[in-house]
Amino acid sequence: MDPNSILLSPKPRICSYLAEACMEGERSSSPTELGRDFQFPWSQVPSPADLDEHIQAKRARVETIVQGMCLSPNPLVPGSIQAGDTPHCPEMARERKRKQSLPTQQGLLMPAPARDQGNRKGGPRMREQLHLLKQQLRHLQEHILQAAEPRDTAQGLGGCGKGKGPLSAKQRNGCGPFPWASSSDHQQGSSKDLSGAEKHQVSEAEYQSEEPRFLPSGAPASLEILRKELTRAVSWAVDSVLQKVLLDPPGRLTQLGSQGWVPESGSESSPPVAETCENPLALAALPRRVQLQAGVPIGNLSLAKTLDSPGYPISPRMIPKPCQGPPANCPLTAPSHIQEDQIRSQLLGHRCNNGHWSSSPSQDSSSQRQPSSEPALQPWRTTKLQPLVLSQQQCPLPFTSAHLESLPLLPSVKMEQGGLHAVPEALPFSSLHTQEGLNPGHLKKAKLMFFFTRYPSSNLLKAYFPDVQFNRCITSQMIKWFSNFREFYYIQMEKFARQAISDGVTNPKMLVVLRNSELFRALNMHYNKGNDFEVPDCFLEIASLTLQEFFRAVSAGRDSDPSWKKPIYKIISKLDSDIPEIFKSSSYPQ
DNA sequence: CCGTCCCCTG
DNA sequence: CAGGGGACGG
Repeated sequence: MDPNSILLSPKPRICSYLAEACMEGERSSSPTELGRDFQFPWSQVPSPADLDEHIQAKRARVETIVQGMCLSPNPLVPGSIQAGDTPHCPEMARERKRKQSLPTQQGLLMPAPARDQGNRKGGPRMREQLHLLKQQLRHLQEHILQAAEPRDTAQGLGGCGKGKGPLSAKQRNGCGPFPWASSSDHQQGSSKDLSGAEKHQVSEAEYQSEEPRFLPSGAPASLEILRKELTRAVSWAVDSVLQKVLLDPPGRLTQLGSQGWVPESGSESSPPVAETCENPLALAALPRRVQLQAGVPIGNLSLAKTLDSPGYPISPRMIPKPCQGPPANCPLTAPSHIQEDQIRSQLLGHRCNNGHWSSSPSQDSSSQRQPSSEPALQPWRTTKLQPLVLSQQQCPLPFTSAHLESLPLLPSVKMEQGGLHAVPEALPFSSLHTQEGLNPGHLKKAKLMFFFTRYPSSNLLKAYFPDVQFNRCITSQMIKWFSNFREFYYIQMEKFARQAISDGVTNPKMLVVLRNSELFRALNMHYNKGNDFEVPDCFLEIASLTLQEFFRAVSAGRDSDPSWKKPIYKIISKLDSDIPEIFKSSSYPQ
């Protein structure tokens, strides 16, 4: 198989993952960074002349890194697996009564079954990809080791080959409850991840090692960080290949087709349908699959122009190149510049589509179709205010500048922006890419995710917060967030349902949450304060249904039962939607 | 008994 | 939004 075919895969396949990669590339490719004469370790076999003094210092560290990487049974972040790695967590006191069964799995951010499944699906093709990847890895290691010392080469290669297995699970998607639901659009074209991520990661390692004077020589903490960076780069590479191979369109479609899922689940082939909205009451009876896909707006507009907007500066150099100057037999040889541009334009063209900021026909029509299809519908508590949504025609940047400022930078961003000066100082004190705690950005993201899922599982959260190093404390904190979100949500629902009753409404079908309604405003204010995210239609549908359920329960006097809300919770809990793939980016919604 | 969720409180 | 107590299902 020609590996290049992946890179050159037909345009429609390139979407969110490439968008992610693009954003990664942007983050990692600040002009200052790329302005340096950086080269990949494998891009040039070091000549003896290169091995001068400053390399000597570097070589020792790199060697240690590679050794550590190869010898470590779990290449993941060191110390990430210990159950008690959050001593400051207040919940630990309560934790003592719980069984310590989870920690062993903490390192694997992906359920084992999913990986197994992937292996089966991949077949020979995946194996080949893995093989090629190993080759690439070997080249990298060889060059590093050549620059350092040749003695541990054999050992290192063996160890590293095994180590990447578990790692690959981390970044991969497919954890969702309906992995087959995503259109091929969402699954393809991650090839850029490879180069982008590697460039990104490796360059960091390079810079770190180029500033040895700030590092205590041989400081274990620093070396751990460096090792982690290298490991991550490798894992990203593996992930990219796995993703491409596992989600191979023909194979997948065939398989799905035999299961009969294609027509309903393919968001690409079947645009969001409005029918499910016409009778909100019918939602509960519909299969979850159908409702959700129907509700999730899939932007189809090509808004490529937004890509050139100032907020996302993209220079040709910033586009991740699959393997820059690799050995001749590198399996992922860089495409020509033409191909690169092609990919880039595709990337850009899709950038808006999954963010829900773009103008979407289904959404524009949704707020109007309901009244027309059922004139009796009463947008509950409509106010004179126009919908709070931004003027969608302009396809604004995902977040306003004000919002960008308010969001704390994720660690990885901090590191890159900090450049050479900040990095050495920060190294010993913080883990840089896996967040130990949750920051306001995570909270913001969680709130947006609430529009799609009210009852996320811990596995789902892990899949959508790849930059968070989950432990029981973090997990329960995030679960608690959603519990709080629900609390507010249900309180609002009950409030407005009672208000409707007192206003004389008798038909629950008249209660529909529209974008210009008071209820929507309240919800939007809570979960989407900056109003920089376009609330998906599916959420409005769920909200309408919830409102109606509360209305009926109160109308029927069921609220005298102390647990009268429980049945409602049960219904709503089954209506979680699939979260857009873009949310899996650790940098999202930045 | 454990984990989860709800509810109340600050 | 976090803490903590209580109820509930497996």
